[in-house]
Amino acid sequence: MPELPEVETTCRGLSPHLLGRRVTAVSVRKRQLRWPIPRSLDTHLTGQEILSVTRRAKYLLIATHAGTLISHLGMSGSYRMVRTGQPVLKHDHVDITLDSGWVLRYNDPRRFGCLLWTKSDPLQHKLLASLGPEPLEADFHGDYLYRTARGRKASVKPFLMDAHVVVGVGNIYASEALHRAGIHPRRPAGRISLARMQGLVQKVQDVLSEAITAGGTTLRDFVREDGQPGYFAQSLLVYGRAGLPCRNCGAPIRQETLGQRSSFFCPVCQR
DNA sequence: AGTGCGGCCTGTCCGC
DNA sequence: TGCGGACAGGCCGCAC
Repeated sequence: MPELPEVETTCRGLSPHLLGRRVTAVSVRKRQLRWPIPRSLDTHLTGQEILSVTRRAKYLLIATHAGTLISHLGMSGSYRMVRTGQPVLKHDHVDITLDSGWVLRYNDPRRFGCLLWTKSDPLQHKLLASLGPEPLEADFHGDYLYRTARGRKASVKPFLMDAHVVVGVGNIYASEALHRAGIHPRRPAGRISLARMQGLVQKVQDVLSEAITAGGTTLRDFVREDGQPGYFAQSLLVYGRAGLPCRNCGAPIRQETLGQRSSFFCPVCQR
């Protein structure tokens, strides 16, 4: 399931294939994703030159003079570059054909992803306008997280996963960062000291950076743009390890549902 | 304003 | 072996 490292990896991988290329055709086989793919995407993207490929939170932004394609991979979405005429596989919903003879192909079994089109500044789009800071940029720091948490009674894990607080920290990396920081996922966000928040920020940045370096986590069905799976999953310390010994202290890792998400933690190391 | 939950959707896994 | 059902998961949008 694509988290921020996967989207970053996708962005970096796609960029050299797309930059400066012109879109010669847009073919939509299945329009019904999280939201229907608007017809305006087909009509306005076709013929356009791709000016930039960037990421904001887990959204991929492909910009042209006419507007910007805003895409989210949801749970199971992936982009890959294929040659024109390559056989269409199950769940290959969209083809964006380029003048290079390559096709940017979107595949999404669970269809929680989206492809949207905006003519104006994508950062002002409803979905992007009120997002929190990027986790790996300078405005995400201990002071910020501490201040934002004042008065919050919610558990720190859902707090950390709230995109209005900080973007790009999904279920896997929230569990991992909290374990590294020694903070119990159920601890109220407003009851964590500044020093521990500073530690937490550092661990969030560590775990995300490491995952980006490794090329993104693959749990089930994420495939990088070149078709090679990422390999960060092997270094997860708690996620998916219910009942297995904590790699730090040996106590069995607990799995509990928190905010409708399964959470993994060590009851001894995390307080 | 903050919090919690329903719903979207399919592949995988488990038990019978 | 085949089948049904539970489960997972990002995140919007709604209700309180």
